[in-house]
Amino acid sequence: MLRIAKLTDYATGLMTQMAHQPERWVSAQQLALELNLPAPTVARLLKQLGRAGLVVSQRGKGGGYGLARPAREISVAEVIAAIEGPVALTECALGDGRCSLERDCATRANWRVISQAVQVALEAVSLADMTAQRLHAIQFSSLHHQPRKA
Amino acid sequence: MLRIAKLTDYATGLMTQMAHQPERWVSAQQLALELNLPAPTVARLLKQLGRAGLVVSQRGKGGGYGLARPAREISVAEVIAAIEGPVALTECALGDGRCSLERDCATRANWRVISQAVQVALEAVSLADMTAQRLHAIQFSSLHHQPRKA
DNA sequence: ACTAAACAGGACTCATGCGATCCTATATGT
DNA sequence: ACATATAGGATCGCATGAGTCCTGTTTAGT
Repeated sequence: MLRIAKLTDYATGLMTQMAHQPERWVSAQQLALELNLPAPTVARLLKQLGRAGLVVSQRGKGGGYGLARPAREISVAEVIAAIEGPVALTECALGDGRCSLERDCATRANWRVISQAVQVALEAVSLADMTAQRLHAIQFSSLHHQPRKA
Repeated sequence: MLRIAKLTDYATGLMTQMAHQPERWVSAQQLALELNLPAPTVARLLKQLGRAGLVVSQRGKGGGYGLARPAREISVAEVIAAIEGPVALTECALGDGRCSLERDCATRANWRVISQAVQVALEAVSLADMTAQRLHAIQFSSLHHQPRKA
């Protein structure tokens, strides 16, 4: 179905929830309660998001997590990348070369272009947009149109 | 990584390969040889593509498969949908209601918008584009801008 | 100083679903 | 009639996603 992993869905939920709350620190347990998600899983996700630099943490009593940047400056694409790695619709779009049909790899190049288009679509949506409740249609006006004239 | 299933990748390979060959009928085994893929898997995929109406088949000696429509009129999105079902980045984007975080489902609505954007990006690429070898950047000029003013 | 709260990191288990195969039935050209 | 194809379904194994747990480390408050 071309779907993101459930954990990634959770992660965007966590990020969106934090974007709602301006309070500096929210504990993992608190977020788990608010979103009705298993606490250990939430903890694990927040650690991953921390390593990716999307959230900052404060240890000890009264500590917790918070967005590392304003919600406006964090895209859905970044959250997905933090949990699942870079967007690459096909395996060989990464360029590992572990592709069984090396034969005609104009196909590979084309997949890379398609992946990038999807990436751009996901970059166009910020956490602030997710909280805004009124996301109509994605504006592609902000596309990084770089039609390299090879 | 937000990737399509390997079988879907195979399927687009098969379709692209058929787009290359103008001959009316190509057997499943022939395609398996050409793309270096396991024959039973290729057979299964072609059956699925047939049920989806993307390829037509001819039984018996000298039979095989062929594109149901000109390559120009078959999009990558259709091939993906034939194998994986409709594009829906998150589970609840389908609207099944089996979503554990029903709470704040402005999020759900937003995911649906994002999914549609991805869908549009995939619809913009045809099999003919895949064979054309020179897919630069995807043009979003053909967007179905329908900002429903709810 | 001591204790409780909270994050950090990793190992481990379990289930889902993808990927691959096989078998039988049906159609068609020689 | 026979060889060559597809049609459809059932089955099987395994990779990976998803969830849990354990052990450390840091910090605030008393």
